Amino acid sequence: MRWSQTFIPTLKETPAEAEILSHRLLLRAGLIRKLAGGLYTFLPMGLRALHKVETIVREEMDRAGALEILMPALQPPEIWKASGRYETAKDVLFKARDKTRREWVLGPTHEEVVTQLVSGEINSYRQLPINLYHIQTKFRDEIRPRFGLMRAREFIMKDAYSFDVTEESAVESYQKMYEAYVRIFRRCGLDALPVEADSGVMGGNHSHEFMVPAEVGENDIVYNADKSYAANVDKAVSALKSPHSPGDAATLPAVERFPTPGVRTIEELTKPPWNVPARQQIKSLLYRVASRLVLLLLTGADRLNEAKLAGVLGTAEFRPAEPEEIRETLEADPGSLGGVGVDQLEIIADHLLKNGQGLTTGANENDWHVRNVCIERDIKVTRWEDLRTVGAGEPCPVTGTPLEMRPAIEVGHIFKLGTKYSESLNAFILNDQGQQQPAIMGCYGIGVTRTLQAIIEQNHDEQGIRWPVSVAPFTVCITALDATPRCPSLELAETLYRQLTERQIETILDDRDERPGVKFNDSELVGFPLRLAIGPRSLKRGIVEFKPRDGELREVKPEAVLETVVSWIAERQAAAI
RNA sequence: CGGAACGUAGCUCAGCUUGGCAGAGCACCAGCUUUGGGAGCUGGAUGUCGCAGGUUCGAAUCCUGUCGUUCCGACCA
Repeated sequence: MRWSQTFIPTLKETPAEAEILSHRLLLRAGLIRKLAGGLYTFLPMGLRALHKVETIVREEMDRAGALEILMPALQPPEIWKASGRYETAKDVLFKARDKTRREWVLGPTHEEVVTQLVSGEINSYRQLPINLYHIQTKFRDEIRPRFGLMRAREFIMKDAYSFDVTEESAVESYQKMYEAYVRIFRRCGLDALPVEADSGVMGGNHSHEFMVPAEVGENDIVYNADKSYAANVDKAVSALKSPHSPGDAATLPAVERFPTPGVRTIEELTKPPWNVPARQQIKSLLYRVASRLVLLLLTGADRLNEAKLAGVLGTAEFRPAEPEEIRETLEADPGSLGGVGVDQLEIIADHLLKNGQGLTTGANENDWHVRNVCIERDIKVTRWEDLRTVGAGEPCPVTGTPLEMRPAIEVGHIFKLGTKYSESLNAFILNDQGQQQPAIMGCYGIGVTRTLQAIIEQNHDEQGIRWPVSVAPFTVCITALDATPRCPSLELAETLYRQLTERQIETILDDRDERPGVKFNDSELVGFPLRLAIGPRSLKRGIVEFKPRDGELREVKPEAVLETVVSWIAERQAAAI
């Protein structure tokens, strides 16, 4: 490809709309342009890179035995009603009406469609296992699209769905996808970490997310030094144990009220004159769950993890109680709440409070707290659960070494789904006993467009993108510093361009009539892995400048360029796999 | 959906406080010059000041509404 013949609208200045680096580079390097919020056009360089990622995904899915199909984006609402997600996912569903006023759904994902397909076509255990995937545009009515391709209204996803007869075979299908994902992200030049994940509203009980550590990540992940334990913070646990042991309640001092004028926070109570450490306080949170109220207790040093709470309650339909609800129920304002003497509410307490004694908590009366609380004796705890968010530095549940926490971008997610969709959409099969049973499903997603942006987020410098060879729009950029027709520099550039192209090496020839500075800057901004610069100065010395985007400049004789490039690429590819 | 900021040339932005000719740099077009790190000179083209309404002799500027964009929270690939 000749630069003068393609379309690479690079920007010298940063577009005002882009906040994070990878988004700015996508725009500045001329890879994408925005149509509207969360909607982007891929320009030639962006599309080439996107296709590279898709190809890697496709090759690894095929290698793992998955079968590529293509399902419609436009879907009948009936299947969404059958699965129940017409209601539960209504906030993200885009809907459209045709000219007869009939309603359609723009698919945010394809469990319903694929399950319906299988229910009609697969009847016997002999036809299983099967794993069907496609790479296709998804639509989600995101409340807040942002960060370019990171969270878009329309994006490209690879989604795969496995169907098995037995639990063991379902685990095998899951494992194959796990391994395929590890290979995919490694080949994309991404440092992606598989972490244990919360399975969320999708249902199911076993899931991993593939996370790319990045400052701009929207998730927090927790892991130990050798990464033998890694989990999403919504799922993570630590080896931190309650410091208390069962005491003899009879010998402990009784609960005592004491005045705390103006104190509304855990923080204030840790200061003089009270000096109560946060761990010795009980944090009391009132939550509205459907029609009832639930009191949640944690130590004052802990943060409630709402994802864990959803698991504990079996629903994501909850919210903190309103101040009026709190006052009606506990007769005090937030900041003065406590569980002592509460017997009309369900009380769920975090494990770290187990056997707690000598604790301090709100008295359910403004400006008063109570101390000497012995939790088993003084509070009617209904259930003990894990409600807290793990903190950095706590001991790893596996190795006991300190845990680290970092933000990360979720590029892939694999679930064991179970039979939720096969039951609601009738994907029943006959097993080898001749009995009907629902297929056991798994689903496996990769945000292809998000992966592309994550690659940029992880591979850039002040000058621009540094594409890994595997996903670069072009591998080699030949920069002709003098592009006057038929001048020696351009002649040599043309020769090298022909040679490289004949060897199937993807090469772009910068033949524009631009000053050298413009060409150097553009090639670095767009980020081609290897640049060959030819100009009167190098020509006079009989060399070509060989400059890897992330390496030192070398001087190579024109006749040796082809072999040098070939072996450099081979080295890079070997290192990447 | 709640909170905040912003909307002026293709891009980045000034002008708005205190109402009075629509601006700069970059990009673009023509010519000359220049040619190893985003050149210089001369000339040129470029606007529904987001939109609608109001106040006013007069509105980019003040007021109201509305739409859009971005950021912070709840969702997720």
